[in-house]
Amino acid sequence: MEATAQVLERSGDADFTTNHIARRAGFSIGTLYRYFPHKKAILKEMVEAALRKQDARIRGWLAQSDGATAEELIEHMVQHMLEPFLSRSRVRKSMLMSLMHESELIARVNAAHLEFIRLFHARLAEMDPLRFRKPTDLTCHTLAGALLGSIRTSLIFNPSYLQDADYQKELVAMVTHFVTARR
Amino acid sequence: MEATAQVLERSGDADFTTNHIARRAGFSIGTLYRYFPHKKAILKEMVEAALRKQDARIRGWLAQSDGATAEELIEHMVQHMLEPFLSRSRVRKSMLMSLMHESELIARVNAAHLEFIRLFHARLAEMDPLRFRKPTDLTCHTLAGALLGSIRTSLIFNPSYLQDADYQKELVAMVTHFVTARR
Amino acid sequence: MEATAQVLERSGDADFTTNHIARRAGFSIGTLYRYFPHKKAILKEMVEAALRKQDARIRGWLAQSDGATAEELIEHMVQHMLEPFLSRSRVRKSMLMSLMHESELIARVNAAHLEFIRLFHARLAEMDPLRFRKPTDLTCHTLAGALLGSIRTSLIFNPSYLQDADYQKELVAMVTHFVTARR
Amino acid sequence: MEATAQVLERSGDADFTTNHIARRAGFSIGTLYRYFPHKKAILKEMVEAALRKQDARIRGWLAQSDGATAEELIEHMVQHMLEPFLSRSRVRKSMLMSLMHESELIARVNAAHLEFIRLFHARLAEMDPLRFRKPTDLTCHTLAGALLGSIRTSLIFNPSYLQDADYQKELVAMVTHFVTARR
DNA sequence: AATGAATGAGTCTTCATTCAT
DNA sequence: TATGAATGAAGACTCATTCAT
Repeated sequence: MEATAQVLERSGDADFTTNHIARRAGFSIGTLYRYFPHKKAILKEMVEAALRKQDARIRGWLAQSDGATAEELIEHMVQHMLEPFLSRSRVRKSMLMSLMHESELIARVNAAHLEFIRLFHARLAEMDPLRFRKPTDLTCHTLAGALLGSIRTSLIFNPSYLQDADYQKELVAMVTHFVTARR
Repeated sequence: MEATAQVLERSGDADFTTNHIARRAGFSIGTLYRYFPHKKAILKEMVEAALRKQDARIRGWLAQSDGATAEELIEHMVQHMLEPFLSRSRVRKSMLMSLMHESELIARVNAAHLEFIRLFHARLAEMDPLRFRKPTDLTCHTLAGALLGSIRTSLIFNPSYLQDADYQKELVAMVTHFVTARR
Repeated sequence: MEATAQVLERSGDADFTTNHIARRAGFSIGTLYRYFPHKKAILKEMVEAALRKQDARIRGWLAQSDGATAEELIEHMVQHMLEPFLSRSRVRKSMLMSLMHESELIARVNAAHLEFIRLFHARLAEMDPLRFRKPTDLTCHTLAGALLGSIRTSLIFNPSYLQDADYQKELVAMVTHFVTARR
Repeated sequence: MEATAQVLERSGDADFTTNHIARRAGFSIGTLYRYFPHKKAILKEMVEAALRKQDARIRGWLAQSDGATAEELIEHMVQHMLEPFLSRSRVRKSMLMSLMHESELIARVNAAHLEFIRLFHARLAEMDPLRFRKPTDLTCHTLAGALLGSIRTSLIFNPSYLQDADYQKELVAMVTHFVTARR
């Protein structure tokens, strides 16, 4: 896993071949296949690991955030969506690109993100039904697409933005706009 | 060009091979290489054609929209960003996926979209500097990422949304939020 | 086809690999795949070609053998079963061995041989129902297995037998015994 | 040995890999290689064991069959040739197929069978030189090929025949025909 | 003596690209 | 100018065999 990350980090998705991964990781191609049945499984495992981690963090925070204000909640939502991309951004970028071949995986990731958004949105709506609108498929889908879309674009073209406080404020404002009830 | 579109439309990313394209176009692979030096050049030409068209349309509208209100302007901005994806969505989806391998192309597309957004945003700021904020790199980048990101996600997972009035309203509201001056 | 035969003739079934076949045949691996979709298809085509040829010869002879005696008929049956193995016996031997991996092909060949035997046996039974017994599945199967089994064994261990008049007489006697009515 | 048989029985030729065999046998691949220098050696040992068993049985019977009639002798010859295929026919079939790659082994088996046939034939010729002809290389080779060929074909395509009394009668008749002196 | 992780040569197959006709 | 047969580098994956522990 770590080795694959390094391969993606160094060579990008162009050299994301089984032989390269193995060689760069310092073991043989045969060994790689002791641990992963397919090339796809390598990518899948990286994706699943990242999602598991993110999922744990998000649910963990939600569980112990009873006193949090809506503002804090939203800030954390953005924080949690950004977080996987803050470190190792080259790896994330390559994963993103490699993902495009595997529609199942890309769907998997999308579904996970959608679910994260849904959780947050529902939580806000519960907190203050007057201030926040009820989450719908359309709302969540649009928000998820916009939030992750912007993050993705930053990852690829302006990775430095991801750490930028102003950028994060823009995202927070956008999310706030999305979840706020229309008058 | 048309043949390539048909190949992408029918077989998707999978059969996007030079031989397939040539055969579908009714000429030989050799002839294909008289007109395009690379496979990549085919994709690039499709992308450029689409961007040229979109560019012409956007500049055309901007040029003759002197009397338009800000609301109309924003609605048109969303309309113009959506438009290339409304027809032949399978082709667009496949192009999107094929694009991911060609970072130059993806950068080209992104730059074009960024420029479109910048044009619109500048126009709005000119119209009513109090109501709309001044476009900055950060602003435009974030908006472009969010808008196109949501559209891309819809294209892939909910193509029907693209035609949905409520979805379009969400986008318009989002863009409005983005361009509006913070108090 | 001819090239494949040569590969089998020279290297035996050990080097029956796509790369070897192509290289030995003097063209590239890519060219090989222009003509055959699978490795298996190469073998299949060789087998089918051989069976087609044998089938044509057998049916041809049967069609114009109205005046023939039973003895002549039997001699010809043996002749026709032997004939594919008389020339290029190394190729035949390698084909036989390569065949073992492809149970479909081996079944195909067996079925064809069974059918040849059935045709002959039926013809004899028609000619002289008293002297010859009626062909049954069991009879034909046993005869086919014995006749081809002996030929195969000779091909592998005593190819010179195949041309030997005494050997052929043994086969003729065996076949005669099989088709003759039990008293 | 037993494990190998089980692997062949369950998975057939396809999973006949050293790792599979070792795992099924309950020890490690390394241990397997302590006992067998090659994969081929495993197959060879299975073959040799089967031949030893058959050899013992045949010589045993011959040694204590002084009072037997020619008919009994022939029947037993057929019985003894059939016997290894009556149980575990899937194993035998797989062995047969795996054997095809190892010309040495296949030659070994053939030689053994030839020798069995020679023994029997010689015994008959001794018993009644007028009724039975003298065994020659040609005779024995042809008979061995025919007998085993038919059995092999049955094993692969009609395993039920192997137990069928009529089928066995056919074989007995065939053998009788072969050994009987030509008038 | 037993283990099993590691090895890597070798297999089939794809597809962008070239070039003689 | 058009053709399409030919090319071959490169990729995913298998499995007999080795060797440090």
